[in-house]
Amino acid sequence: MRTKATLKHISQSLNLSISTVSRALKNHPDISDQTKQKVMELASLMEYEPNTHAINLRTNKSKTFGVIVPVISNYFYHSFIAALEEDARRLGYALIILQSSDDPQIELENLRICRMNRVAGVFVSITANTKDIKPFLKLDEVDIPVIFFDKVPDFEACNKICLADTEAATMAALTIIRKQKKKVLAIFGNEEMSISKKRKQAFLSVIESQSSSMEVISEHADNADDAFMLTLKYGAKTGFIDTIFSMSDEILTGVMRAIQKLKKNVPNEIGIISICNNNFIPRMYDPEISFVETSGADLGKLAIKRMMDHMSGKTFVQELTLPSRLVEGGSL
Amino acid sequence: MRTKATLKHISQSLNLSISTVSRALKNHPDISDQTKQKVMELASLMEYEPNTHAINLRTNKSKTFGVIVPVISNYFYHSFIAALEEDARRLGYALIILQSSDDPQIELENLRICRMNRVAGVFVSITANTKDIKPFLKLDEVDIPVIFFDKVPDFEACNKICLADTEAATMAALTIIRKQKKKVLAIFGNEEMSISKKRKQAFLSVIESQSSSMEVISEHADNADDAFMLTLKYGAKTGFIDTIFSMSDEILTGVMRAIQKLKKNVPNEIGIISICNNNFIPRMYDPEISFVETSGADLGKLAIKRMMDHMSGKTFVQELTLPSRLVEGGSL
DNA sequence: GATGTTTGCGAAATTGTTTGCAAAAGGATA
DNA sequence: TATCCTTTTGCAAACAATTTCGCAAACATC
Repeated sequence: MRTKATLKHISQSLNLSISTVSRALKNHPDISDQTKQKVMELASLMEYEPNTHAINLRTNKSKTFGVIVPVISNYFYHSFIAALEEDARRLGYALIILQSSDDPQIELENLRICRMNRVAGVFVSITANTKDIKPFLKLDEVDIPVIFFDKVPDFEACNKICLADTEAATMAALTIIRKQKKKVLAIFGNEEMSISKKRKQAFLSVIESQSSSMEVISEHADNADDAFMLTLKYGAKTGFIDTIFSMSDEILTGVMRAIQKLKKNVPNEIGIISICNNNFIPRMYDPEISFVETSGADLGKLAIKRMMDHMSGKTFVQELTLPSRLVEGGSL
Repeated sequence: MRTKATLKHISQSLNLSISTVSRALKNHPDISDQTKQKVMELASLMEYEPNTHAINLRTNKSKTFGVIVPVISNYFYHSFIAALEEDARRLGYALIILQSSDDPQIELENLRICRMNRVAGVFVSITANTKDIKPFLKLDEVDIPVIFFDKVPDFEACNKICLADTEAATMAALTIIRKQKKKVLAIFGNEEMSISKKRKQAFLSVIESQSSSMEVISEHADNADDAFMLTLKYGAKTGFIDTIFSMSDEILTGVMRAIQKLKKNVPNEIGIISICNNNFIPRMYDPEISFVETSGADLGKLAIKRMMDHMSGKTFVQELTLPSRLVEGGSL
């Protein structure tokens, strides 16, 4: 194994001091042009590359962001991560990805990894069971900004980037009202999750206040299979429901499998509308599913923008919300 | 901002030398039990955490793997990454994720990031246009092992972890023959990609050698929309084809959208079989789609195992192949 | 000729951890 | 008391890059 070139090697070869070489490579005005040229030539010949570890040690910072998510394999998070990575690389940062597997213990361990690596900042979507957010706030104390996204803590004063849960559910409800539907099956996610609560609350209150004639059956599904069963149960009787609202991509997949099993015609026999991360799942069916978009990719871009703002001194805490938009597909 | 505790701080507080503190924390036999206890107590009190950058500089290694993929947002890669992350964390390694966006230039830049970070190893799936793999081999020279996975270079002597492309396509073909189908539309991916070539070659040669009565229409689709159009084209005429074979998840989504549009009954009017990454997409339809599994998650586990073997001295180069298996879903 | 300014560069400190070697301290034995 | 261990600890170098301080010498100004 050939060892990598260092400033020292270059300086010895040229009979210069290390500092001179360093400055020459940075085009520092202190150094004469001839010296600069000599140094640069030799550096590229020796394939010199600065040692990140040495720089990190010296500056006590690294050009790296930590990203902690419950799971990577989820259409929302991976599009978030992909968008984040693109912008981060453009800005000269790399991403360390850590999964908590929805386990607060592992989450804590991941925070430790971020601290030890002195990352420049952390993006985190907390687990469903994270109670104590003090460990997160502690990072701020050692000058590592923390941006919460998607699943954010309830009360504390911290930086949050959220989807417009209320707005998205409201949009979906209004669309259903506009289409003059009368009997809706609304399927929400796990009853404990705050995102389910928010969306349910918004959805139902819109229906209640804006439409007197509509009936809503509201149910919860923990996964696609639950949604499949619920759809079968209510959809089996002809004409019992005329619309299904799904709160997420995952629920939508269960609903649509049941719709196919029941051989229901969409949108004539039954209308479908969902809240989705992007057009990936909605475009897998015919007709394409109408949905309210809450984009993971857009959230990623918003998150890194907030991070850069924060690092450049705009340190005030705030909660940002990503607007959503309706994409009509023909299923309602 | 409170500064983080260092060995120096601890040593000064206790009137010991830095080296004594260092060794005490590592439970080195040289240090007396009382000293060890004193040190450990203070260390935990001061919330001491070793500085990764200093360790990295000292050892010229980091407990980090680099992962370079064309895109993250892809059902194959993100399940690969998720599996890799789980095992890596268990072994004390973090993951730096880099997307090449299928651009060889960015890929090169990402390699540079890996070198500069002196990662412990690199997992890479090359872009469709990567011609020159010398830069990858160069990493090996500076003692950074490189494991190619999924999209691997053709010829060179390097570590490769591949899906069993030939086997998977063969399995699918044999299944179709077993079901005594007569007229098959086979849709493969982009014509230039080696994975398409391999699967096509295997599929066709099995059909040719094992079945005299079967007719195959072979087509290429660059994306889901292409597959949608092809399926519409050939599926419109009743009874013209009795089976569709899809080479990938993405193609399958296009095929199924068309099937729904044509209101074809699966499997009675038309049979479907696909090669898929996991059961995610196949389970979105009813009946569930029969598929040959080429699991990204399993490939991730295999890749990290190979990496660890390589790092512990089993340095011989080899090509490993992940076996595939048939999952019957009811669509054929 | 004295003083100030600029140019070009080097020495040394800094960052936190590890480690080989030296050495001190203490006890036991001759 | 001298010698020899053993146990325990400290010194100093090494890792690579950056940065501060400041030295000289050249040059300009009065």
